[in-house]
Amino acid sequence: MTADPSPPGRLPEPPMRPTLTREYLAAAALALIDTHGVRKFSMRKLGTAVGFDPMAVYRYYVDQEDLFDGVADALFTEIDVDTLPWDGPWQQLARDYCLRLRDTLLRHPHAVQVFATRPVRSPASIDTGVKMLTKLRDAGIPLAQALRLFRCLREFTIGHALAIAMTTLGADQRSRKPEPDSPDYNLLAEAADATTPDDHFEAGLTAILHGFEQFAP
Amino acid sequence: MTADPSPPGRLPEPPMRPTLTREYLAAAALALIDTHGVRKFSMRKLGTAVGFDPMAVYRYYVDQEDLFDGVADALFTEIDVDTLPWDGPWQQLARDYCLRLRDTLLRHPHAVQVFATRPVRSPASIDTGVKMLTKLRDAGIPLAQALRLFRCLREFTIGHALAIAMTTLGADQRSRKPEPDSPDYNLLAEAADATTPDDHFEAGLTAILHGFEQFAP
DNA sequence: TGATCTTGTCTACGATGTAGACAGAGACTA
DNA sequence: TAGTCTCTGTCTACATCGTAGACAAGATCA
Repeated sequence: MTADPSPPGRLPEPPMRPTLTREYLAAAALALIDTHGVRKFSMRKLGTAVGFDPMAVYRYYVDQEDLFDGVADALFTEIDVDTLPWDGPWQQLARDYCLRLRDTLLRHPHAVQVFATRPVRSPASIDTGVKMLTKLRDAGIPLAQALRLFRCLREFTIGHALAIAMTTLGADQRSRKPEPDSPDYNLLAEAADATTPDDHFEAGLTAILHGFEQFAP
Repeated sequence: MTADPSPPGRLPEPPMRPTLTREYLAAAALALIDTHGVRKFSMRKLGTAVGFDPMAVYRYYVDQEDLFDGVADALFTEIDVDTLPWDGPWQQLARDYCLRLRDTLLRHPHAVQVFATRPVRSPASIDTGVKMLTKLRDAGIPLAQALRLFRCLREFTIGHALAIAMTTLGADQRSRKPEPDSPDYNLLAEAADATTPDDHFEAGLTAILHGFEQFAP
């Protein structure tokens, strides 16, 4: 095996490597977190994973905190809020928003906590908030109530996604659900057998939406 | 300044130092997290903070993960579920449980994420779950619906506490709310002025409880 | 008494977050 | 065109971290 031959006078295809950008790094960080978990993630591994110097990341993010903000942004972008049914009834819009948010987060169980543990501050998510509030206000809901509804939905959805993600990730680790004939079989286990881990989400959503319907005559 | 003199024949009061226990270490860890944040916490600092060898903690907890489970347990204990109104109507019980949980978590803003990012597995919290389900079932709610309600409430409450904690902690850092006469003053800011950061919690709770009332005839 | 267990100490290793100096390439300016 | 500046990636360095493992002194038990 000799060095790969190339026509004389023409340089061989240089190995393509992407220019680093904040977005690319955030996406790569998300991928890394997806496969190995946040706990195993490190700034150096990210730099190495994208084929650069371990320290290269610091040219684009001042901090790990800063980078994680970027990861949260990437997750928010993945929700693709633009394709939500903005022209339909507000109930449908709000419900779909929550379902999308949940599905997106659950596609990245290891990253849910990164998203959940920082305040909303990206322009994209603020824009979405404004759009949603506008929609709700135009439907006749007083502005203050609209914000309350929005907050309830977001907190419930994120809390739900976090709980599901943590449960599925920690499942193989410790405590197993007791079998029906075991002495430890309690009400909780019995109830768990009569539900799925997430079929309460729809019920909760409906309840919250219904609770605020009194404000939209 | 000479060595401290003490009556001959009697040993000087030895500096009292507590025997280490899992509970004591968990409480100390919680205190450290409260004052400096999870990010700054370390196993070694905990050992040092309680006046022992930096490595001493590993005699009681195999892992940082394990220790954080302990911290979550300590938080759950602080809820003091035994003094909840177990004999009153289920709505009152469920509501009070959520309020207690929220208040407890918000007393430890830095630790909320430790609690929120692990599945429920402590015997104490399972017992509480069983007690709560029993209560709901005895009130006539079908078991499966009772579990759904319980999950909705827990996820909403934890999601809420997490959101509030993250917002108050990140508040002084970056983005400030735009002033009413600034060009950036948008619907969101206007709505935020008409609410408090947490007055939607009661509304959400009520909505969820009301949504499940159909099952308790 | 001697053996074993418990509990705290100490050392050691590889990894981590981050600061700061450095270097090459391209863009801009005189 | 020569010189300078800026942008981006590289490299070294440092304090700290999580954790493994050997060790030792006291408590417990035979």
